[in-house]
Amino acid sequence: MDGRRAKGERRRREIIDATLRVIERDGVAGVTHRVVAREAGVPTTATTYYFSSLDDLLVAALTTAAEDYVSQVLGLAGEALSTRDSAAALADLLAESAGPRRGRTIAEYELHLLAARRPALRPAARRWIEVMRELCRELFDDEAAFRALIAAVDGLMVEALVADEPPGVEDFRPVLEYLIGPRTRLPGPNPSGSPTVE
Amino acid sequence: MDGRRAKGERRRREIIDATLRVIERDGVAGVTHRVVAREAGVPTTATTYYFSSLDDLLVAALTTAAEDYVSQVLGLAGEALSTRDSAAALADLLAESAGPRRGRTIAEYELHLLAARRPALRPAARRWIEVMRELCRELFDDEAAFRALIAAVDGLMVEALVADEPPGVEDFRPVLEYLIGPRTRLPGPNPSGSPTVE
DNA sequence: TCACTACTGGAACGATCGTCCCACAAGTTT
DNA sequence: AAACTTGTGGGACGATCGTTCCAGTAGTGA
Repeated sequence: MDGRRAKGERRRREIIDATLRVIERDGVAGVTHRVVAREAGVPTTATTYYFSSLDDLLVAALTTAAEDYVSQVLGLAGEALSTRDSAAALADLLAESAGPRRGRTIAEYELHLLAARRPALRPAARRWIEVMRELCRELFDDEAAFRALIAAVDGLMVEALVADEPPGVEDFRPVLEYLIGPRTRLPGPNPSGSPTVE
Repeated sequence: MDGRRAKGERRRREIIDATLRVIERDGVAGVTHRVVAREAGVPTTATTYYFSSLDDLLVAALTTAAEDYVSQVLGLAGEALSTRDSAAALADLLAESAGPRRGRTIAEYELHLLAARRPALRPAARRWIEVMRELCRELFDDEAAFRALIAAVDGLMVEALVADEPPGVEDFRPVLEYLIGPRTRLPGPNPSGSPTVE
């Protein structure tokens, strides 16, 4: 075990965390070596030492953010989705993302858009969609049904971020109930391809 | 009629168009006075003459882009939606946005995210949602139903932009048919809040 | 014709950028 | 202890940034 490497890994992680705070505050555009270094309390050269280029730093930071979010959703929402009403749990998650965690949410969607331009970020960007699929798959018998739900969740968030006032649970819930249905599990085969209730 | 003003307005519009091309190519981060001026074929000071700051230029460019898109959607899609199968028409629109118009679509979603940080952009960002509402409202009797559709359209686009290969019409169509129903107009009152067919 | 306004475009300012260089400290291995 | 690897951090390079200044051109109204 090398004490130097351990300390290095710690510092590397601190730089990534600082980068995420900068993105939350100023957006991806605000990420520079100097700003990140100041935020992390390390000399400017530390960021270039651990990340060969600014692009590498961005990829690392946003990949980490995606992983953090995924594990959080898996922990919290996964539990909530299985024990509570699904639509209500999802509405809570959305309201939380649009309200208290708004800055972080904006940062995460900037990841999505950055991934559209930089292939290196795409696996990380897609991963949260896959996680949502895992979370929601068992709620649906129909492929189109949960693709619609997942897409709608993203769309509702994008919509919420440009609202003057962050929407609340009550704004999300009707749409989610419409997509999921008031009951946790939807009935079986549905030849028409449309959701039904009861 | 002042020939100078007319020429000025023309040049102003050329600068905006050049800005949009730069955004398509390099993203919002790539927009600088010098780059835009070079793209437009005007001296650097022209961009500062017509737009007091770089921020003003961004607001003007992205507002214009939103308006252009809105009028295009109103013209093309409005016609298609009324004369053809709605789901198919929307699927075409999405495939077009994710494929040939991919760069422009990315630019438009960067507008959305920028609007999350800058209130000046929010009206322009919200306008396209309102237009979609106008386009889709008559297809639905239920508020939640078309809110779900509009959100899903956004979500499908965000998802499509991080895919390695642009999805085609056949990828979008099942989801849209699920949300709209195979027929253009849905049946009347629907107490359960879920869409039904026939 | 002449003051006036709208527009043009070159030059330059200070600031900040990404990145490199290199001397040095700290920790590990032999 | 000596030789090494790994991490540290100050300083500086050239480039580019947003923005300002200002002399000059062209079109307009009196």
